[in-house]
Amino acid sequence: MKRKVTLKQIAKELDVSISTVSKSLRNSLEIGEETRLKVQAFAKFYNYKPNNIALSLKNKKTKTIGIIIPEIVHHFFSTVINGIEQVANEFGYSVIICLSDDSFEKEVRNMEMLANGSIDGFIMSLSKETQLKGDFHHITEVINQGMPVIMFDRVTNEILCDKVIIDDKYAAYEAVQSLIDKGKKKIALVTTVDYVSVGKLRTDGYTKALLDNNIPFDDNLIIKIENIDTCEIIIGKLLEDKAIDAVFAVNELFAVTCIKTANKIGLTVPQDFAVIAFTDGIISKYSTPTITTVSQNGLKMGNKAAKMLIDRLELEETEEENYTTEVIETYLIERESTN
Amino acid sequence: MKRKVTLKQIAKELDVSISTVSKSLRNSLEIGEETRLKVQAFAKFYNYKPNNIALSLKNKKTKTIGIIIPEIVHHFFSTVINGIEQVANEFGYSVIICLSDDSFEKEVRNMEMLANGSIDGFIMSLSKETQLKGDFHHITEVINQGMPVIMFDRVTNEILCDKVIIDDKYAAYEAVQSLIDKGKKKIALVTTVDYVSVGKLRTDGYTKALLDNNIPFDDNLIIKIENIDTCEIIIGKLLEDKAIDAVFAVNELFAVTCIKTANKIGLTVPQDFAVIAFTDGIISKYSTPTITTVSQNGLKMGNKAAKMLIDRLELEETEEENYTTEVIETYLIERESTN
DNA sequence: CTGAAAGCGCTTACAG
DNA sequence: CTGAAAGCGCTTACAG
Repeated sequence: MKRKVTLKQIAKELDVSISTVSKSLRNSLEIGEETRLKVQAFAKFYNYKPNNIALSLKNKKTKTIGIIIPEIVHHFFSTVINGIEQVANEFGYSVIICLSDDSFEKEVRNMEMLANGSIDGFIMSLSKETQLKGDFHHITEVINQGMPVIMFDRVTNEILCDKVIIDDKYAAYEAVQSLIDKGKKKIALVTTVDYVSVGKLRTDGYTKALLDNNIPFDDNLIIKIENIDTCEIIIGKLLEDKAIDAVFAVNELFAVTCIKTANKIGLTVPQDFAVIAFTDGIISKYSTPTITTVSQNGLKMGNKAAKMLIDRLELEETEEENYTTEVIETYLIERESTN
Repeated sequence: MKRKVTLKQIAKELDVSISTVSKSLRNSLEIGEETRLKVQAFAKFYNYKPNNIALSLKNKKTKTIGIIIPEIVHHFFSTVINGIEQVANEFGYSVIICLSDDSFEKEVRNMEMLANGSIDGFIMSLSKETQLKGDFHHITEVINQGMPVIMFDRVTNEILCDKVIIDDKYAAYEAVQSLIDKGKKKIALVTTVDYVSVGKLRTDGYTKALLDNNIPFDDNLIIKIENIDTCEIIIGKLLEDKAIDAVFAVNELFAVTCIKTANKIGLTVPQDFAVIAFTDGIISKYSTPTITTVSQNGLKMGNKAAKMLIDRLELEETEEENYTTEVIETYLIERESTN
């Protein structure tokens, strides 16, 4: 077992000073060619690699990005991570990931842990509980310490920072409009509870589309799912009683549950009613029928968020406070469920 | 913007030495109560938190686990990460994740990057390319430097280290046996190319099950998919020509593709043939019909891998070289596709 | 051309 | 009871 070699050991071995070794390896012209080459050869032989931790301490930057998301077993979030990792990798950054499990306390704890020098900046999406409580002190604190934070998807207006989002309201509007264009009038909405920011916005888009088309708004056609495991009954009731034309679901899990519940009570999609969903994930592509969705380009969101963070990190942190919100475009992916 | 406060600043502010501050905050009895309390109050007020990087350098451990996996947008791998994160979190460790994108070169680069002091140990699953090349020098090197490595799922016999796997061969055997028990005789196998270790093992299990039941082995019933995007044609041909009783697929993507291809040519699952798959992911649960799968308990694998690593890290690294391979049990989850 | 010194933020054995 | 010193592994301004 040959442990990692340090500058000190090389210096001792070669009987020169640590400074000389360090400079030689950084190819400083300060050092005479002979010494330089000798040191380099030796270092190469022993596979010397500078210690990241020492460099971080010295340079006061870690070249590491901290990511805090609600969950990772989730197509959208893992896609975003993939996007972040791509550009992080390109710029020589690592990513360190913490999960909040949609818990406020875990989100706070993880942020504090990472904020103590482990990373240079955050990319995060709020936990449900944080959105419910509306308590963002942990984020403010980190920002006040001079650490940049980029928020994506589940963001809040109460924090001033860079953000990457889609236009949830507009995308929902367009999705519902596309249903109306196909002649659907009795359109149900299957959404989350209101405190989830994106759920709320998508609901707003739905409402506005109905309004603009003079379709009466009917509260009975809206169901707000708190818990995915128990939603089948509520959805079943909706489908049975209301003789609807279409369902607009704010995520693909709700959508596929609608389709499966429909099948159980003898209804077929798209013959009996159409389904359209948010979040173009793996389920939409492989369910039967395949589901028409609003693309929510997670890869691009991740790319963009990482780019924004690295820019802020490397651009001499000049332009403080001039935060931007990047809106990633969305589009409708038409599949079988709206044919 | 109040930057993070350091021991030095507190010491200066309170006009005591850095040592005194450090000791006070660690509640050392060496320091007089008055001073101790004063320092603690001050530190609390300024929200002092020790710098992780400095601690890492000093302690020569980072309390960080490095994870290297082929991809993250993949239900199984993200589940494993979730499992790792759970126990990491419990023991105060962070996880830093690098993706190899199934590329040997990226795997090597990422390992080298993390091995330079950033982490205390690795948990990894091999990239396809690494398995194809059979080049594991980067892993040997890391282990030789005294850094523990835990491999999971896609492992190799050529490296001696702790491993967490399932019994791929046996699980495949059982799955195929269950088909045979249902009277199926003409069972097709949809698998990966051979160099993917788990694909190979599952193929072996399939072969053995046939053999043990005196079912003639027919090479024409086996297709090895190289590329998921172009597999539909090959699968279509298999289904059309061979009049098979059942398909055993080594992952759920292959399984769902079989089902969808079957539908296109007028066949129905499970009426015309049964389908059983490896990897109990999200697709199996939501496809129509739902798919019978071999559970591959990613969460448990992640938990176990993290536990093994942390044990090795914290147990004074006594028992060198005495590596274990943990086999996580699997079971069949019966769903509609084999009814 | 080479090296001693200071410093990044911390801990701890040792002096006083 | 308190503090100066050494050290983790590195870099760099400064002396010689």
